Amino acid sequence: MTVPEARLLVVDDEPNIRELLSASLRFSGFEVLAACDGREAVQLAERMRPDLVVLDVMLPDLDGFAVAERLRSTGRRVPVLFLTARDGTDDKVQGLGLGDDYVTKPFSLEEVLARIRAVLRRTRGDMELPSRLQVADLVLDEDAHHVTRAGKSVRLSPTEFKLLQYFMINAGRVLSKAQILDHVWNYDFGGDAGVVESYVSYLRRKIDKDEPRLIHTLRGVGYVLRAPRQ
Amino acid sequence: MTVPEARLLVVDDEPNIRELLSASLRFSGFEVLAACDGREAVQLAERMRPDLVVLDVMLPDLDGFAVAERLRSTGRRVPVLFLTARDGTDDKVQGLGLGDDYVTKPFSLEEVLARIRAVLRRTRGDMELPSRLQVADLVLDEDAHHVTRAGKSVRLSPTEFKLLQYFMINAGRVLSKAQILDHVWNYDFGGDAGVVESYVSYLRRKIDKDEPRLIHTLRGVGYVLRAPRQ
DNA sequence: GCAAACGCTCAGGCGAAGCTGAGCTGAGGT
DNA sequence: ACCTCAGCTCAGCTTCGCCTGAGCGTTTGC
Repeated sequence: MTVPEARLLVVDDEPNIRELLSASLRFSGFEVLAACDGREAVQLAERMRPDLVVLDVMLPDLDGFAVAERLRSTGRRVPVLFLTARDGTDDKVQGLGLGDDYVTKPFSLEEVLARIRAVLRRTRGDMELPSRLQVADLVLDEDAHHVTRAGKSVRLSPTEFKLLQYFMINAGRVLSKAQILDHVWNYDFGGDAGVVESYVSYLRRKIDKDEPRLIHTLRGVGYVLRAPRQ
Repeated sequence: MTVPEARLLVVDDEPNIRELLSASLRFSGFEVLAACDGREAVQLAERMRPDLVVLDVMLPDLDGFAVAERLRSTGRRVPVLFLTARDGTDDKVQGLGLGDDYVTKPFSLEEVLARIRAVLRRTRGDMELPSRLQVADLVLDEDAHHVTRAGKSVRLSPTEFKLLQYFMINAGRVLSKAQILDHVWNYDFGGDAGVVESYVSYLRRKIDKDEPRLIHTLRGVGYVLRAPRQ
């Protein structure tokens, strides 16, 4: 899970989102710099040479695309992950260069993390970031967006997929419902933890109906995905 | 158990809780500052630069989230451990960045201490705060919420887990039933020490049924967890 | 040696936590 | 316009953990 030596630059003017992203990316093992406007972003990028820039398209001074433009003109090409509003503006996300990608707000942390991993895999050919996650006979391919259990292909809805992905990345670690809500659901989701129970139930039906059981409930604590111990 | 050079700021308007927390955190080796409202908290935090803030969400002047907001906007990011009521308000504790966490009132001291250790481990990458506790062949992993005795996995309920955790952190030290009640049970628990006997009994059945015995009764004094001497 | 205090264990009631089927809603496709 | 499907909520039912109290054993003090 830890990704050594990947330096990211996060650019967003809303402090909440900037801090949410920075903190959770740091926790995932990245080195993170943050900027709150376009000018600062360009300056920081030139000095620090990040491996990837997470860039809000709505900034107070420069348009996000303008920032991307300047980043590209500095010679070394930096891949960009755009953050866009869903309100139709996302049509404008064209001129994505090779290696660029975008995520619409409001996003979930897992969504952003998955895109970052994907971009880094493509641009660095980084084999330390496998696209294939495996626990026992359960296999999830992040690039192909495809899941098999015991060799048999399984169809999952987007939310089910993100939930399973989060479980597999944190295999063996206990995850509370609150944690799951924070990572898998969009940051503005107001509902309660009941929805997590529902989706765990769906997942179990689809991928965990026969032995060995992989998703375990720790009552009063949370859930954990792991191969059975002895 | 001692955590050198970690400075905490405790913010709560109820003097009882503020003093309970301050005293027990100091005893656990932290340097503790206390504030009783949001204004004071922000001021103190700016001057003293704590490593972590324990923050009640219900404050007379500012909402706890507003305080967290201001703390974050002062540049250096301080991790926050929120204290929330269980009355449904706890759904609101979202948009936690990693490095933040929350505990619902009424809490137990062990719960708060465990969360503080977990947050400091994450944010400082502090290896002096191991997540693995070990006494003889008994191993407890705080992150995985998992216990083994002689290599064999053991299933514990949340209360059993907290009790064992308290024993292991204080391995070799005699703990009275009153102490155990104060640390492992919620601060508003009205019951008597009989419940401690029950849970020690459960623990023994699950992790101490064969030699060498680790949990010892000191009649009229309390209990102690320790490996047999030489 | 006897009584009182202390400790251990078990059974059972109670309430909380978790599971899952049913159903509503809205988006997207036919 | 209709159908399908994903997301979410809700309510009932089940399971499980928590605590209490009683009965019994063990130790201590008189």
